[in-house]
Amino acid sequence: MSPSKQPINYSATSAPVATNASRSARTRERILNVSLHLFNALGEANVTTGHIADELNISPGNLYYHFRNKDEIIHHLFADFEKKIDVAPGNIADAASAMEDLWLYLHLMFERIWEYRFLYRNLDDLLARDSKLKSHFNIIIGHKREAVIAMSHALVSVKAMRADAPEIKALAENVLVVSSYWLNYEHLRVVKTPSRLPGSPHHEDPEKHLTRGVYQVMALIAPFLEGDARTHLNYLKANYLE
Amino acid sequence: MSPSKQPINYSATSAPVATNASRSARTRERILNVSLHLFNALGEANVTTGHIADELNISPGNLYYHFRNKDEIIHHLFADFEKKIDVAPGNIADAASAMEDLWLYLHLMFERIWEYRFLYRNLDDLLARDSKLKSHFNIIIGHKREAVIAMSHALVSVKAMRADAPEIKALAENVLVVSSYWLNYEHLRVVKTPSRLPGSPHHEDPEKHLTRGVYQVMALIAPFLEGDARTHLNYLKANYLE
DNA sequence: GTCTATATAGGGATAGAC
DNA sequence: GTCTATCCCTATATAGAC
Repeated sequence: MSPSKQPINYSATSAPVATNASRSARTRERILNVSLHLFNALGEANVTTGHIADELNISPGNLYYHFRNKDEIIHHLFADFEKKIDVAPGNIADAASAMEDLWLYLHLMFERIWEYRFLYRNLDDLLARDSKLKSHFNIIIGHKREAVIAMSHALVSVKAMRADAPEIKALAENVLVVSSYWLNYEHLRVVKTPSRLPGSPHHEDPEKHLTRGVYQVMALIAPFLEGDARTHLNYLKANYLE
Repeated sequence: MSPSKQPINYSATSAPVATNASRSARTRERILNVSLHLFNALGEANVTTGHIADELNISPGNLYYHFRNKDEIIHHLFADFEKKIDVAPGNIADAASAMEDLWLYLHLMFERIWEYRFLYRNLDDLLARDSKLKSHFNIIIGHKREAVIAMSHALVSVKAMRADAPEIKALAENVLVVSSYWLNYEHLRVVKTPSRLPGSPHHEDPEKHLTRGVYQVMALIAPFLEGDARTHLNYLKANYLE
């Protein structure tokens, strides 16, 4: 609640130069960075422009000099997310390396979602408020769906997977649901730490959540696999069982 | 946006009696009913006590005579949900009837979640705001998890399913994720109807969403099934393919 | 670019008359 | 039980000085 006396350095650049122009650019960046942190930590709806300004020790007026309104901040953060999330998994070579690639790809996706997890926490309100965001998000989802379907068919064609088209379609939807909502689901269980020293960082241990998410998605795919792919996947999964 | 001139009759009782006592009880019920409708339609965060009072053509003061605050309304709705959702699936007899039972059980669950879907739309904020709600929700989830695990082991013991303990555990988590978030996920795609006549009911066609949800959950379970159970499940699924 | 001060609006909630 | 009137608080956003 009370603003930290020694705020965390949210600036992305490590060697700031003190010209006015660069200071402006830095403030703009700092607003985006601290907004992302606060949105993720507290939920976008619970973070006011005042909180953001407080955390940066700047005035609300200054914040509104850099951004017309709160939605514009969200828009910029979403655009960053969209750029980072839009990568496709590699093509299938052999079954074993396909599983390794898939594992790494999923981990990369979960890292991005974690980085912008505030978007997923109340997707519904966020997208309802802004139809542009909604259509962009649907495009992202569409790409992911196609990627899963293409990968599955590729695995089928090299006899690493056995599944017909309807099964693959249903699998793809389930992969998207679990990927999109796993972090939310895990968060339901988290009990809030009762007290925290001002200025101390949040201990969230993200890596654990990400790995569990990857594991759950792999568990969706595993039962359709055959031969080497299945063996190799089980090997990968075994390393991550608690 | 503009309040309907001929509001929908949200009262649960069909033959109201005009005594003061029963009128009070009816108003209380009507507040709960209209709150549920508005929360589901617009999202709890977007519905004010003023909206609720408007829709019922009562004063804000009157609303606050019946409920201390908005959270108390939410609490009552949650309690109703908790009562309705807490049923367990039947025991396993033979493989074929087990699939039928499972299908019906899932449909029942999705009906309840649909009825109180506002709870799931921003679960995170709702549970963060109120730790009592959070612990109750975790109890519900825990029961469901146990039910899925018990059912799976029962299916394994009658040779209708092949899966080891870690697979069953992962399956149970995925069943919960997909069940909890399927309606949210589908809603992401819905394009808002541009205009709606005041007072006209929302056309959401719930049945379609529920059936698709059940289908997706069955698709999670299907690859682990064997013999009659698998055959019968495929038969059930085939009837619901679009 | 940044600040202080302030306008504006909306929502939650209460007091007191009827 | 219900209404009207109102208070209070918080959040967004702007104006104008520095």
